[in-house]
Amino acid sequence: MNLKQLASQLGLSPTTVSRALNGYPEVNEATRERVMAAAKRHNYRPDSRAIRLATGRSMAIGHVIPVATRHEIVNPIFSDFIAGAGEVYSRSGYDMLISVVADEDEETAYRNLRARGACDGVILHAPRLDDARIDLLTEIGLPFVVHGRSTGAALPYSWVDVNNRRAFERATGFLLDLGHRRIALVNGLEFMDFAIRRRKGYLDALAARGISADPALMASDEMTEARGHRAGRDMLSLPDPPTAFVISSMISALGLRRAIEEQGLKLGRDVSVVIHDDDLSYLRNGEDVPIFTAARSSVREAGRQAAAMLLDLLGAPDSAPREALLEAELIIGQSTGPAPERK
Amino acid sequence: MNLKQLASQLGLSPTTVSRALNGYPEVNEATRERVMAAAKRHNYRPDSRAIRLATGRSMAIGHVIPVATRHEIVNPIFSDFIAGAGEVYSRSGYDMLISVVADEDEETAYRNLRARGACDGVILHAPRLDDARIDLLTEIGLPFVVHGRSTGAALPYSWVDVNNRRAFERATGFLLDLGHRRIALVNGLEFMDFAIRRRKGYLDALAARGISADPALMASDEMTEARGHRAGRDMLSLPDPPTAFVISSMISALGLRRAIEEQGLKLGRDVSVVIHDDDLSYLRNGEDVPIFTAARSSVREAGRQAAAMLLDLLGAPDSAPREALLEAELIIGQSTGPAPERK
DNA sequence: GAATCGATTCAAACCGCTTTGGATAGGTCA
DNA sequence: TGACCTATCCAAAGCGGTTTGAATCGATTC
Repeated sequence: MNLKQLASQLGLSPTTVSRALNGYPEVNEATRERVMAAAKRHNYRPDSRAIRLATGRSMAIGHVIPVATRHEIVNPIFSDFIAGAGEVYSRSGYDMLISVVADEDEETAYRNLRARGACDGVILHAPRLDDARIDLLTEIGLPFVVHGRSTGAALPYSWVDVNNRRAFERATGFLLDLGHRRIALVNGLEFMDFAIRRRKGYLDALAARGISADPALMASDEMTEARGHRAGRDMLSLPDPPTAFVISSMISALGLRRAIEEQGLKLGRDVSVVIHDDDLSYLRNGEDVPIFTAARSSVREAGRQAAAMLLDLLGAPDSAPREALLEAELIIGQSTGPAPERK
Repeated sequence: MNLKQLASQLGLSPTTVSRALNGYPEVNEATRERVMAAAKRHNYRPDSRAIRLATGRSMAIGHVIPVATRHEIVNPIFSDFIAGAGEVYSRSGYDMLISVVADEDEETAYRNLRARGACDGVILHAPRLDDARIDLLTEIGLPFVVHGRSTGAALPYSWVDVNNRRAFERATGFLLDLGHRRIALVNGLEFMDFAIRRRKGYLDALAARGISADPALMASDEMTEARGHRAGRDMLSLPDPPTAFVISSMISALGLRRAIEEQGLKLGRDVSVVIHDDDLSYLRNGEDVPIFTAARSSVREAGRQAAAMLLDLLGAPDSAPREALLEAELIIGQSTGPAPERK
């Protein structure tokens, strides 16, 4: 059932039916109701291909997911972010387009999306220091919102980000308050912008107490269970091991916990751990009582906000870039306690 | 730059240019090369909206992701499956469309995709016992491939699945060979088809040795860290606790490990654990040596195969349903060992 | 009673591509 | 030489909507 058929059924022109369905004012209320009823009866849904061509809009938002050709890792926060953003798109009649590409093809992917008119805008994921994609998207004129920020970017852009610096400053400060002095940082890869900010927060907190950072207590790696385990094992076997850790993800913290227990130490008593908790739906930090003390900020909510911001932006083409800074909350769990007595 | 402009630049008709670019035979080779060169020079990409309308195909595959309104959980295997399927789509010029909907709206979502002509086919995720979506998709004539199977489905359909029954039969058999007799099953929700099959494999293995299953050793729940922990804690505090576990996911196994260690027991010595390992990229089961002994089968590979199968099907409309059964391999890790001496 | 107006409705153009059904020209065959 | 191919190219008709510009008509105004 298409528009023409529906119109002739009703004895109306396609024009009028189209207008009735799209809420234009110049159509008689009685007619509109008749049209609406008929559309519902026949379960009519306008062909999105036709709408897209006619309006020149795609009613779709793109997400380019680069897959590193070497280690083939998919960002674990991806599914929750998508879930949040997807909710918003569905409500607004937008489709979500995912483009999985080898990471060296990312630029081409954006250019293609633009040239093909496949989507009206994109969300930029996992920004790095001085991220070249921001310039690219600006240049080709594809509207976008960044999930995160890019330190050093010359051009203004819209973003939604967690206050990573503050979160790690508070986490570190909390451990300092508990009397810890040997505090380790197990960070993500430090060409990622979020990791840079987290490191800064950690260093700021130490500096505020006049404690100098020990490079041996700072690791930067992929946030996997195995790498968390390795970092924990290595640091705990130092001559002067840390009594506390600040660690960038729930997943690597599971590895860290494994390392702690392998050493015969007890989490929360011998060694304290504060994690950054993205509140992933499939990896909750405990049910009622949190397992780990954490700086928590929902990735799904970030997805919602980024999506909503982008749709807003599309509605107001040449408005100024928008920004949203989310604060993480520090929640106390069972993985932290006062610093053990010095031996 | 659109087709008409490109054509007039070249002094050709849009017809010829279109045919040249799409590899039709009735165009002079010299002309074709001239067209190709010009297209490349101007970085011409045909507007996908126009192609879709003109051909009646969407060149897109849909994935409907239901989000349970209550617990808001996203399937953790989702991102890896998507990554695998997405690779295949990209290579074949297809787009991937993700539709995030409240689970009670799933049926409507499929009907909409069909009516709007938004995609040419869909992948059906997380099938259940006698899944109604199979009938729906068949009825509305939207081509699909199921990731998994649906016990009890009346109609034939195409699917890609892991041999879950066999995997769990082997896992259980392996533990029996090690002398374990009190073997627990920590399963996923048993209205999910995969969980039904895993349970059957577990029971088959026990039955083959004349061991009767103990209901107290069989749990069925969501596959989260917390639930894995709870199941482990409960069972280990039974008067006659299990000496081994077969458990449905890496994530819940992390919770189980936590429960084991809380009891002062050692994984692989006091308690053996075999997991089902979906080989998720962000949650690898160790690096070189597996942490857990596991039945491993890559979800990403399943994604690739399901996507390829669907594209095949679209190319051969009324062919018979296709099926692909993947075998999991049993890999030996550090979480299993001979049954401890009976006290 | 003619001109004007607001409320409705419609015919036709258009979005950018594909595809059908010729048209043209040069070569081949009897 | 005339009929018949073959190779190559093109005009025009869709695809299914939206949108522009105009038509219709009863009511209102002067």
